[in-house]
Amino acid sequence: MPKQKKQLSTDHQALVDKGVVNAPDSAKGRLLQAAATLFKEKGYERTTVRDLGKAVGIQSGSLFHHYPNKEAILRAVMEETIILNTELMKAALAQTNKPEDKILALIRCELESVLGETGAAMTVLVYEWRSLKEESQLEILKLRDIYENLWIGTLIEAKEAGSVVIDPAVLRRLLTGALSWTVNWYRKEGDLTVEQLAQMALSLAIKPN
Amino acid sequence: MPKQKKQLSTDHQALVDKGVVNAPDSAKGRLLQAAATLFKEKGYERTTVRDLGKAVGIQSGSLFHHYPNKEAILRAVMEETIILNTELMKAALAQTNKPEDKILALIRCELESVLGETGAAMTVLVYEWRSLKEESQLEILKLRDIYENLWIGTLIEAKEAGSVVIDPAVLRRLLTGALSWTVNWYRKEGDLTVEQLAQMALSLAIKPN
Amino acid sequence: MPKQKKQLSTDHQALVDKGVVNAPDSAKGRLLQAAATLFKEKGYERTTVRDLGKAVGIQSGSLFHHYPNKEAILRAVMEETIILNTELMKAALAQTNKPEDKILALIRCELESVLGETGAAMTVLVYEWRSLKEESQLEILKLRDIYENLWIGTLIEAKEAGSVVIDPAVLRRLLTGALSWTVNWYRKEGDLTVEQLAQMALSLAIKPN
Amino acid sequence: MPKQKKQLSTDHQALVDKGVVNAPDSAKGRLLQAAATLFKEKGYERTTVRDLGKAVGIQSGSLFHHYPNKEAILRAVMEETIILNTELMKAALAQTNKPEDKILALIRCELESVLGETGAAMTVLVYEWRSLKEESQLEILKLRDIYENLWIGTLIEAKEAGSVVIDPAVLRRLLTGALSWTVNWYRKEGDLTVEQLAQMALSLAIKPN
DNA sequence: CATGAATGAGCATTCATTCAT
DNA sequence: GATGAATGAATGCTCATTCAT
Repeated sequence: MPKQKKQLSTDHQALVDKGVVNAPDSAKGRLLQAAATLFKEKGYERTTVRDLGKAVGIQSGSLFHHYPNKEAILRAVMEETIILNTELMKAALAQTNKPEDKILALIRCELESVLGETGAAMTVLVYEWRSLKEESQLEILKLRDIYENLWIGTLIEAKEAGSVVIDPAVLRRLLTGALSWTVNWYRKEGDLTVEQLAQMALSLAIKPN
Repeated sequence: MPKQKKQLSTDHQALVDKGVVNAPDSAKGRLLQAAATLFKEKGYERTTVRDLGKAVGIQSGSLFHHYPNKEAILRAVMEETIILNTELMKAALAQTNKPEDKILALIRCELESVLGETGAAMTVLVYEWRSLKEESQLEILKLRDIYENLWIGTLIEAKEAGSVVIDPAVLRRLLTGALSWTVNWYRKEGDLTVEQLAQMALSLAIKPN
Repeated sequence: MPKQKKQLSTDHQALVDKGVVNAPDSAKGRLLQAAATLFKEKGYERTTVRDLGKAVGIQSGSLFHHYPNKEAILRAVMEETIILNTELMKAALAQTNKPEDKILALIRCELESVLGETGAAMTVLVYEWRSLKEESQLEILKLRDIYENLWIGTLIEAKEAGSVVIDPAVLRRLLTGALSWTVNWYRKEGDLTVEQLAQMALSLAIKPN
Repeated sequence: MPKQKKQLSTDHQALVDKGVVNAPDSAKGRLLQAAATLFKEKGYERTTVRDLGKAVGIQSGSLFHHYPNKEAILRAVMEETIILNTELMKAALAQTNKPEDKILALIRCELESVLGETGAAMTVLVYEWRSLKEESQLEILKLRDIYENLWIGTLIEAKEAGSVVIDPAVLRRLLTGALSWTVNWYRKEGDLTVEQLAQMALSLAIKPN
């Protein structure tokens, strides 16, 4: 398959090259994409391994050559999306300077991750948490912490600069809820652009100077 | 049973008396409470009717004397909590006048519903939506609309009064996410009181005059 | 309930008076009638005690004040209908003399029992035999033998008189099948009267002199 | 498996080769045979899928790899037996000429189907009709019509030839009952051969010339 | 006698997982 | 790697029967 259907972002391609995440057009990559979509739509429990097999064109039994069990597929979906979005966020932060710009970049990134390509996987991350066994939860939590530290660091900077007034930890949590919930109501076809939405979210988070 | 274990709020008791919701110490009421807790902790799919039976001290088969099937239990959990919280919110609104006070009252109510007694049921309402069959979803949606109209009406008032600057519909949705997400991080035992949290949420929502 | 909806035949009333069968308008009688109808329509296994209760306007639990278990109801349906039809047949035989007339009387009686008032019960007798426990089967078999002896005796007479040519035992069995099967195709509303049908059946059974 | 346990008739084997019916020694074939036997002995409702599984040496859950549900097994039992017996009857008719011989051939075939290898399945066809859902009933009815038309056509011929005197439709129905009922009393071990029985049945049906 | 809540064993069906081919 | 038949434990639900009221 020499031709790629869709051009990956430079950062995404770099992660594929490093072997950190699966190429979206590889067998595993397509499985994870299909799993994310099905898990989002029907829920993890209601999605059968037969559903997963059918979605990628193999028998359900063959899935177990790629992943040892169904839960491992859920975990991989979550891991890959956190890793990818952490990297995308790092790249976005690297191109900004002022605290307010940084916060806007983070909001944009998070909205993009929730409402764009990785949206299904991000939704799964939020809604199917309980379906992971504890051990897997701890593993994901480590990755989540790296991601969250990018946020917290930025908000603390902004607090020191005076553009954030409330406790950064609380603010981050309120924003987490506000932004992740968009998956339940935001429609790309509507009047509101993601950029406008990002600006609105920013206006809640900071006190204009 | 002349003594009640726990004193219900006046509004709650009134709903029980009207037969709108089940008394929390009745057989059905205890079932719904247990169901909410289990559904929140393990998820609807992973909660078996045997789990439910055990939680209220009856055989699983006996559940079907009270509800025709498992989904009906989920639906009842959702319906009762919406109805109850709508009434509590109406009562709270009735005691305020200024738009800002009204918004604070709504935030308080919603936080209380998410973090207090009905917290488990509210979480179920958010996380188990997909497990309802479409027919039930429509039924709950009607109740949800009544609830949401209390919010939207108040935010529109506030916009006209100048204390809200962004589109009320978008603001409500951002707040919905921010407030419902608190269930995932807020701990009553911590330093932050619900009242403080409500104030912080209010500070995001409105522009101080 | 001083007025009877339907006048019973003299023979039927006599059996009621003797306490051999239940009066059709008594509580037990109505239950048996309803049971026969339901067992015929849905089958014994698919008929629940709740169905039976609803059909006579009581709770399913109350049935067990009248009969010790569901199977006893089935057995009573069968017993009463055999006893009743045996008596009706005896009465019919008593009014005939010639072997051919006797056979016609028996055919008429059997068709009437299958296609008339007791039709549901007779069908149950044929189709739900396996649902009886062995002990009950033996009990019914005794009653069945009395009934069958009326037939066999008459056919032997006819054989001796020359109007029947094949073995009476085999003939009776072929007739049993032919007549009981009518429940599956004969319609009172159609062109064929029961009397015509009886004549046709007779024409198969005997060799005209 | 180069050796067959039992030699199939040429006609039966031809149907297996065409894929119309399952080979009796295939997995599905053995299941259907076992199902017919159990359904006949205990009734469809009283036969559990565990019974069926045990009878063919697999777990009950594995049945659902072959048939989507229990009712489909019942339906397959009925369908296969009608198809098979229709073909056997066609073959028998093809070897006869005179109306009386044809009727005897039909009677022989039907007795053989009821009392021979497919006897259990034929009994199920008669006794478990109500356990099919309406849709399946209609499907079987189509097959039944093909079978019945062989009978009716032959009886009409015979009526025209003068050897049948009563209405062919009524005669067929009386014969259906008489012949299918044999399953309830005829024993191969007894004195009466199937051939003798067939001759007796023929003597009822026709008026000797 | 009647009620109706509760029982508890049993049912058909589902489904992640295994494994011989 | 892939297949697909088989497993076996678990699931939601049914239902005849019991029994305190």
